Amino acid sequence: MGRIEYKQYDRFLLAVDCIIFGFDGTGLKALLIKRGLEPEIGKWSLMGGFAKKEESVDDAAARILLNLTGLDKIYMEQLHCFGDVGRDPGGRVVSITYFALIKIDESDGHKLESHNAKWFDLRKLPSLVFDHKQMVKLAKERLQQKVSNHPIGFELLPNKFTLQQLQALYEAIFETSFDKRNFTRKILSLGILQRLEEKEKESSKKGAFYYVFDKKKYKQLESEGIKLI
Amino acid sequence: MGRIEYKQYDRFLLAVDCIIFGFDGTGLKALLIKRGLEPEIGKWSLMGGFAKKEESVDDAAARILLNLTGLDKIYMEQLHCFGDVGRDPGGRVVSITYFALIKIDESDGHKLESHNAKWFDLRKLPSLVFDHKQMVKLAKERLQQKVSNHPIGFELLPNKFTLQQLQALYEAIFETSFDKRNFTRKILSLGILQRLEEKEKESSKKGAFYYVFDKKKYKQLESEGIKLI
DNA sequence: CCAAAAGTGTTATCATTACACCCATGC
DNA sequence: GCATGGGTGTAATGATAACACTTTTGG
Repeated sequence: MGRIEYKQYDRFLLAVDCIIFGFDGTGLKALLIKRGLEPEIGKWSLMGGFAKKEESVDDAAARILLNLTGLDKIYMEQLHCFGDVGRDPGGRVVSITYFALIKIDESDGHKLESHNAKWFDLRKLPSLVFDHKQMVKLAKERLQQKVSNHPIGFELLPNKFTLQQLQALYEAIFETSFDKRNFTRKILSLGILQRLEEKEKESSKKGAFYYVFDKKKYKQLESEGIKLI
Repeated sequence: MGRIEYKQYDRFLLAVDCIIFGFDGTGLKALLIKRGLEPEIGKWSLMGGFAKKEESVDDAAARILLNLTGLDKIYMEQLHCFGDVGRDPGGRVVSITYFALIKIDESDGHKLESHNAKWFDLRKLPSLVFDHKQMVKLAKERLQQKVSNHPIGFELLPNKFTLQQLQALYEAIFETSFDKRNFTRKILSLGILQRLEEKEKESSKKGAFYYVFDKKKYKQLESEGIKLI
């Protein structure tokens, strides 16, 4: 076997760090934990862990995410490999980052508590360990870029949502505001939303229709790509 | 030091593989080498190597690229981390891929020969080792996406070029054809091209003006992003 | 009856596409 | 003088952006 050929080369620790986004109706949020090991124990950090030899890096990311949130089959995408020499003072660790989109209310509160996890508004992040701030920044840019071309924003919303919630989400992601009429028209013209009879009546007297999205058309657009913003 | 904390975790070999794009006036090309070590020795492969402990992953990529092409300060961007368990039969190797854009005529012919490197048209690739075909595919998609929003295509052209060469490049990247008038208008409207007095007279009797690009405006657009295609 | 959010159309501007002829030159 | 690629403009269409009033209903 050729296995012997590789003996001479350096070996690295491989961390997987996850930027987990959520949306609570007001701002775009990231899920952070209190780091549980040295160095920098007790500081705020992205959820992460070390990859294991017998699993793929993608599987490691899924495992870490499941471990923290109790969620399986969530939207996740590899972001970037951070490989500077001194990035982790605890050792020569190369980190592969993933970003994930989850519905805040579906995550497992007990699991979150047991990791001392907390949602932070992206505009008010605490200071983070190592190069994690840079990771979050890159993830946010990538999210904006991705959302412009793919209808993945829905991954952050409850299954049924109002147009105003959807617009608030997009406004939070892009940190801007959109004209309600233009936004509604464009979104509806994609043909992936289905209006329910049911109305959300908490935030207004008139009530706003709930929408769900049509999974078939959604899948199609997700692969084809769209011009959304 | 916390270094001790990490002792228990698995360590990985880290490969860096480079998808090197070039353009020769006809088709988009990728630079491949004959693999020089087992397993799969003698098969076509991306240029790669193992990262070293005392260098960053980015530096490793730059080193590998310099080693093959003799070129420094070329356009390079991290692409993706390939981390499946069985991707390299020779061992548990995680590969970080980079894609690079070079001007074919500036690379060092002797270095290329000593690695048995050869340019292949992307539409006629030979079979490749491991998951390298997938890497090239992803790189091409990323290149298309990037070129749509950033004027990096110039990295593939000689310093001075004609509008027809530029159009041919874009047509090769997107595997389509554009209307000459519309293409010219859009490109010139970006304001990053400067026309020289000199003409290229080989491919026509009338001769076509050479253009160079304005580095200042280019840098500005590169960071801002543009709508190009 | 009124406050508060929901819902809905039109116009102007801009960007994109489609399309065809004259120009300059070397042979 | 003719064959070859170089260079240029306009009109139609579609997309985006700007803008304000009426509807509903709980209190």
